[in-house]
Amino acid sequence: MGDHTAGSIRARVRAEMADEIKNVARRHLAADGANLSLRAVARDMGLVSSALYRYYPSRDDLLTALILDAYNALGDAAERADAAVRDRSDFIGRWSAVCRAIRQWALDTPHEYALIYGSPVPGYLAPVDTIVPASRPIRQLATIVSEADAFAASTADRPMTIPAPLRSELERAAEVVGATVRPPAVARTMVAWTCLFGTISFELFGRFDNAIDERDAWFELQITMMVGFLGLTAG
Amino acid sequence: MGDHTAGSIRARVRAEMADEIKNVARRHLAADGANLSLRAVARDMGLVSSALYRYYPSRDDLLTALILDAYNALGDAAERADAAVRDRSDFIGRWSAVCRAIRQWALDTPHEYALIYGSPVPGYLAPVDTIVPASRPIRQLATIVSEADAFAASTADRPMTIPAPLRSELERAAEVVGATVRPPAVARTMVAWTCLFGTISFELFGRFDNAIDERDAWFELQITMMVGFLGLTAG
DNA sequence: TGTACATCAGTGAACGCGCGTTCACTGATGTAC
DNA sequence: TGTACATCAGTGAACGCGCGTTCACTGATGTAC
Repeated sequence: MGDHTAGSIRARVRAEMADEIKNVARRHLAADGANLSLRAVARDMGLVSSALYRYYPSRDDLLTALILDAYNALGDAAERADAAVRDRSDFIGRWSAVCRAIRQWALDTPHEYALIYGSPVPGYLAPVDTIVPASRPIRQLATIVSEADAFAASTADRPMTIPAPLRSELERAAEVVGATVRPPAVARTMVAWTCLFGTISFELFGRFDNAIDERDAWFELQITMMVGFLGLTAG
Repeated sequence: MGDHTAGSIRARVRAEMADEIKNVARRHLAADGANLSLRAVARDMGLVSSALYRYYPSRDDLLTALILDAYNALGDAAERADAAVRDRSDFIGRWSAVCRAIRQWALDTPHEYALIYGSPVPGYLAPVDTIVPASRPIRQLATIVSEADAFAASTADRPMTIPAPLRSELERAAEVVGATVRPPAVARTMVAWTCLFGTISFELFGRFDNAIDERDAWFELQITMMVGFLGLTAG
């Protein structure tokens, strides 16, 4: 290769190495939860532990990289699922697709899910640049409800008694997420969101064990109930 | 004291010591999450670490004791809250009281909540005798819906399309929990339960930070929405 | 094209720390005669 | 009531392990003239 690409070769190898470290670290998350050990990762890669410091200045930085990746992977999955629904006014279909995609991502990569939605890692403080990626799933859900309301294809916005301070917080939250929707619809969307992540956590963390084996059927039923709760229509 | 109580004095001191160990361990949970360190607990008590082995055969046994206590404390809180409602046919009041009690317990002892409802502790397997205590809150909620249905004070039982295998699982779940309620009501109760713990987890694990500061008002609103979802009445 | 130099990935030893668990022991407290 | 013995809480040292991070280093790869 020519001189002008020489630097970028080194840079590419470096980037691949940084990625590979994350991949191995992800496998370790699966085994040990969030007690991620740099030394174990290095061992698995046939490296000496101090070599990792060429790529990540500390364990927390590696954790942050994994958390960011996880948020973005989940956000991508949610957005892709919505975008794949041809009929944009099929709000039930869009809502369901996003819910299924989020659950599927969680089932496929349970330890990354636990990393971002499980109990906080003791001593670890999430940096500010996780805030935006972290909001992508709720943003996607809110968008759907917002569009449904604009099409009068939802009853989520029907009046509700909400104390003034909370009402204005809900209004602000809708703005932040870019949804044009009034407080009652924000409230219902948040309940549905809570419910979605509640049920996924329960499923993953074993709370349905010895009770519900029909996990897929249960999830579909729950979607149906939430769609009813939001009053979405299929357009 | 007389001879006949001598043995029981030793036994009592022993029991108090075992309790004190749990208390100190609970304080440590607050600082380090589920990474509970026996040595740190012993240090805090002015003991040598091996002394703890007089009381708990291993770290996992101590964890189990803490988990059992947490489940039972939460179960007690839920049952007490329900029992304190004078008008037994005020099903909205009873449901709300139980929800509030559960949340309050979680806010008061967030690390015990995380211990039982957070991500599973890696390498720790909950023994079977946690199953019954763990089911006490949902049991209490199911009882209320069940009684409300018996009084025709709920619409949770209105028909719903449920695939046969899931339907029979829901029937069995209701039996296990001692509730006499048909699958649609079981399904709605489970959704409300999911939602309750979902929102508490979100609140505790920081998912509402920079979005909802009016936590109490939000929780009350959520109760109202869930009561509507279950179609409970105030009798 | 060939040589001198700079960059930088990876090494290996070390620091200082913490952990769960075991084991032979000391010494106080309770028990039996 | 007084003595001999058993119980058992707590000690202290040790085993063997793992961890994150630092630092001076080697040696290969790329860069500049």
